[in-house]
Amino acid sequence: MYSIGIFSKMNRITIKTLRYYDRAGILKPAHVDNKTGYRYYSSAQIVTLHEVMALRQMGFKIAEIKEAIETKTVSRMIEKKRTELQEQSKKINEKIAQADYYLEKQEYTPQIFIKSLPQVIVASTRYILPNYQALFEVVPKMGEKMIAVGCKVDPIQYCFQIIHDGKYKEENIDFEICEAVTEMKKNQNGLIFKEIEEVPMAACLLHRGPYETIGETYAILFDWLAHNQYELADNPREAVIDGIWNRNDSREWLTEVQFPLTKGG
Amino acid sequence: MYSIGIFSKMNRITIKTLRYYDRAGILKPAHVDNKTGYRYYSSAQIVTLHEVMALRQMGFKIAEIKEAIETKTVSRMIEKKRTELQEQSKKINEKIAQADYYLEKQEYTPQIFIKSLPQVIVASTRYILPNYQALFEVVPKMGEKMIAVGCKVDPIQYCFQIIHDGKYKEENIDFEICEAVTEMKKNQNGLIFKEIEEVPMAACLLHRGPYETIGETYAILFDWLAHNQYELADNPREAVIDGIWNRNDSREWLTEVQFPLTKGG
DNA sequence: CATTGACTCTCCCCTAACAGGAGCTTTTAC
DNA sequence: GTAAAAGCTCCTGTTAGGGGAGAGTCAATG
Repeated sequence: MYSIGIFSKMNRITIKTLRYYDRAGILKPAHVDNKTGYRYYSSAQIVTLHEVMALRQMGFKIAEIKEAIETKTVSRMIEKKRTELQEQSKKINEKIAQADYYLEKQEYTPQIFIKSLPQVIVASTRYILPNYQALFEVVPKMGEKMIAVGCKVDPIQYCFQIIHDGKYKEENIDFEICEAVTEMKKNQNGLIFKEIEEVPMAACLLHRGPYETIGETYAILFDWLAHNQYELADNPREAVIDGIWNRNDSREWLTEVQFPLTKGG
Repeated sequence: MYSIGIFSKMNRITIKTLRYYDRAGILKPAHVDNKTGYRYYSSAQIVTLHEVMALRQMGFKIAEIKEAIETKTVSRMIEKKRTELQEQSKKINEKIAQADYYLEKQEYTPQIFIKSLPQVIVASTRYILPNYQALFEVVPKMGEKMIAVGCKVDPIQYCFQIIHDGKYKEENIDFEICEAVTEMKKNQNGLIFKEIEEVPMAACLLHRGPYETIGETYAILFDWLAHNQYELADNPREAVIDGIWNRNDSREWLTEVQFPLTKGG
């Protein structure tokens, strides 16, 4: 029998850990003095400890070790753990790719982030417009139509254009203007109502300033795409945040460019 | 200005997280009503949030983000984070290698684990012995000599043989018998005192039973070595735990075979 | 104007796997 | 016999929030 201190030194594990494993039920001492509470370990505990530590070093959680030992499904759980580890490995590699990207482009601070886009019901219209400027005529008209048919704008305030060309263009742009609303209606008055599905991943980058310079933001996102294993899953969107209606100075306008993604090879 | 609920939906982040970032000081709302405590966010906060989330998705901790932003050393911190991430990646790959190893060898439950071996002062003797059996003569004699010179055995109870052949042999084995003691003494009476350095990593596997079958344990460890990127850094040790002096039944003897390691290519 | 339902607030407890430390008891060594 | 060393339990802290209670606030409706 070994006292906890000797046992901890023999196995190069802390006393705290041994007590924790006792409480957790994965390594009970062979004997506990029921007057003093002192723990005493036998050689048999060394064997158990080896098993526990071997699993720990494969990345098993304490609860998983307990389950593996109690249900005797060690190898099945190792398979499961292997899958988990591979996912973790992938995620870390993605992070490294991000870091590499920003290290290469020293000029800008990291601002691209991946988020999901909500499922929404929208009122929409679609036009091929000569340029971005033309939006300032079309969008207010669409607003009037929406009022006319009694639409209620969703408080989420998600108003965006889908760029059906799939890339940045300066002329003859195929815009679908969408505005999140609270409920579906019949198509009328030129408005088309539809449900837009959730996008699980989209790379998002804010564009500050007028539309004239939005091409730069697209360029950054396409460049970013080329440096990652993501691929464009759908047409880009431009989510409108601040614009002419609430900011006089066009340098304060704010648009979020959103690239729906899938994981590529 | 956006209420916390709208802001959270716009950015697809939970209210809890926003409140946490407020407390953590990395994303303060533009305005807090000092009567009701309600948080209100402006468009400028969206920009900050993008920066925060971009760093978060690279694996930055909240405190690191705070530091990066406050000290304006973002790119230096990305470099540091990249190094960290690569270490994490290595560790995960090692775990995957372990899992693969055990999945291939379905017959035994995981029991090999890597630990450090302590720095110790030992009394030692070295002999080329005809076989393992001969240890049972030599070791007790060494014990007598130690008593004769007034050695105190270290309570850590680390008594082991170094196998200077570097591999398992059945005959003419080059043993160095070491016993941890509390203090250095002059070499005398055939005993050599030395300080043995700490070994940062050693693969350890318990051998149960008499020495006749210890070759199997060596075989497992060498096989394990071949499946990993570790390399043998020094001669193997056999740490004696239970033996003839406290167990009559040789099937209950317990020896830990320890392979000092370095990380190979 | 009152009500109702949605929204928001703070506060408290929970996570995993221990580490650090306080305050107390027990063992061990001289 | 005494003192040091070792052991015990209990409490707190770690990360990045999640879940929920109980209370206050806001906006729309009747």
